[in-house]
Amino acid sequence: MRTAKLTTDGTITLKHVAALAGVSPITVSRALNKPDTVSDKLREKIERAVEQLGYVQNHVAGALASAGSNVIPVIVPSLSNTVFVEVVAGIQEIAQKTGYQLMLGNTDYDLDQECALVSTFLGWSPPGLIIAGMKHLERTHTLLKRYGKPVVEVMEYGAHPIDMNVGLSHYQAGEAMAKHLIERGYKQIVFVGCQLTADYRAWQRYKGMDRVLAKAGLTRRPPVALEQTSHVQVGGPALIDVLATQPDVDAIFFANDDLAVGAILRAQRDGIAIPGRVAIAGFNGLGLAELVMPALTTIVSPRMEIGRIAAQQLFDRLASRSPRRRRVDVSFELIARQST
Amino acid sequence: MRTAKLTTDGTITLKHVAALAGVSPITVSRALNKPDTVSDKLREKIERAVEQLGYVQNHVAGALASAGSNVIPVIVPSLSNTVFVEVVAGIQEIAQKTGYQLMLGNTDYDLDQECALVSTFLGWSPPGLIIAGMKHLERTHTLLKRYGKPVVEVMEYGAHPIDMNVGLSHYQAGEAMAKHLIERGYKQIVFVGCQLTADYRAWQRYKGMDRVLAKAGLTRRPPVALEQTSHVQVGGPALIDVLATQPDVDAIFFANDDLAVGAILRAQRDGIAIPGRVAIAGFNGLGLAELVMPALTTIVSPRMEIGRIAAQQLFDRLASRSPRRRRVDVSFELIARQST
DNA sequence: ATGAAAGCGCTAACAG
DNA sequence: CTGTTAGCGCTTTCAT
Repeated sequence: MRTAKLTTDGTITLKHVAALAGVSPITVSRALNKPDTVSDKLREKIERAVEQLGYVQNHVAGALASAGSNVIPVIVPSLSNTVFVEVVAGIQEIAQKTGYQLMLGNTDYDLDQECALVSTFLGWSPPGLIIAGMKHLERTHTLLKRYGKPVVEVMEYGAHPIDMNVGLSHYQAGEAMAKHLIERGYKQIVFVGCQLTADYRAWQRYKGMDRVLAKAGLTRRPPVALEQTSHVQVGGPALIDVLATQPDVDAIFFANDDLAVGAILRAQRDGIAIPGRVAIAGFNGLGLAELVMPALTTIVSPRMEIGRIAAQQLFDRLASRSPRRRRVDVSFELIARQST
Repeated sequence: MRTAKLTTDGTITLKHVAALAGVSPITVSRALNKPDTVSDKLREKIERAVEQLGYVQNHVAGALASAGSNVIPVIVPSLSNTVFVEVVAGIQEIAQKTGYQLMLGNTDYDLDQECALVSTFLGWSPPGLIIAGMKHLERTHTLLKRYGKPVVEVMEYGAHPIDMNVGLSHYQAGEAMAKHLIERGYKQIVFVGCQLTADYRAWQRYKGMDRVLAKAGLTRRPPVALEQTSHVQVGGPALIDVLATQPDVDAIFFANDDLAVGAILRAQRDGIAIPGRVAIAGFNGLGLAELVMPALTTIVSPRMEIGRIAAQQLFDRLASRSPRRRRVDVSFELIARQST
């Protein structure tokens, strides 16, 4: 009732502003959207009218009439994982500065859900879209291709982006860590991660590691794939479990720093020598990694930077400046500390 | 050029689907939005047409015609702070399940920015809105009131919500921690936080603590307000600094667990006895808090739950079920561990 | 620099 | 259960 009344007669539209200012609606529209195309006198009058009526622009109508909005969908697989949040934060930073809004979608690592989200989001006539990952359903691909506007795939760096791509090679990251561990003399290396089927980037790191192990002629162990969602709490029990079931293991490459930090903290508590009894490595480069004892060897990925670059690429294209490069490998840095 | 072409003639609309299915556009609309109001036969035919043409609903047009969208704006002061992200995740969980989309805004702890965001977001005719905090500009208040649809203010629990409110009293949380510290015999207690002017909830915790200190006749110290953004990295240096400049301090109440964990990790490294030399307490109840040594005394706030409840309240109202309560105090739990 | 007319794609309201 | 008519509030032409 109340809402109905509001939308029926309470709403203040361009017309009302126009009437009060004594101009035509289109002039008000211009004054609001392209201020310099309207004379100072009228603009001031209009601004006063807007203020007086408390007019709020209806972006829905605007988007329909101009067949485009300033809302950028951002699709990520999870919000419980810091990593994606940081990417979103990076995008946000640039987007908000440039006057764009973000619409947030969460796939829960489910490609069908992802496809549904893409479809819904495209219905909002966004000027572009940012999506985590390069592995999508065929249908998602088709939707995005046909859509024909800038799309940035982030997190991974891969060969055949739909449009633009900003990320790093997780496969190479895995290789790098394996090489590092081998250099330090470890021979019985195992990969531990959570939900490895869904989190295929972690899987890629495993594969990278596995390849190096194979080439070096070292024991190739199947990855330890935990069912739970990745949490700092999970690392400790995982460490204990690996040590019990595979006592000959001398190094663990955890899928991420949360797990690795959890393991180190537990080792400390239980008096397990790191790296004496077993070496521990992580991935991400969280701030925490350098604070624990021993400090954690890890691979730093520039998450927020990925977000910033992705957004920048997108906006460059929207401003019809062509982006620097269609594909950006932000790379990574292995930081060797005391835990290995 | 390419995009222009796409939007000019490449776009597939309801009409096209209707034509192909041999029905009127409104029937297609109904088949898509209220499937049970259309006969099975037609619905199937329509679905096939949709599939065949790869039709994507235009939500902008839908929202304009029906004067309402299913996009819920969520406004938070920061994305770098886990706490808000968890609330957003909670909201997301419920929203996505219910078929709503989130539009994310970040105020950077700036009330003017907040007002601008509210104004923009209202232009998208959202059915409701969720915003962190209860401290807004007068103008923001007016906008939200006049808007007349469900609004949920989250994080704090306060006396005069615009509409609905889900959160906890940070003042009481501060009191609780002060009482705990006093009970354990600490007498020289100081509060340490980052950006205390912007993060007024942390300030409220300080005030709560200060009040209890005053009542107990203990030394009241000004809070240590650090300039940097709150990070686990900041905790260590802060600890060292406090110990150097206020050597008589015997307990530190950090504004959050990140800082407190950073301090504990540093203490461990430097051989500072916790709680022997100084006791340390935090706020939030991060998973990490129980893993460090000594385990951290902290106050657990149900962040994700706040998000879930807020979303639930909102959707209850949208379904014209009136929400259970207009104001929900989710409360908090003090967990005393070894660090105090 | 300003205005008039037309329509974006969809759905509310009513009719059948 | 299905269709017709009208219009959401704005912006895009195209004039002036």
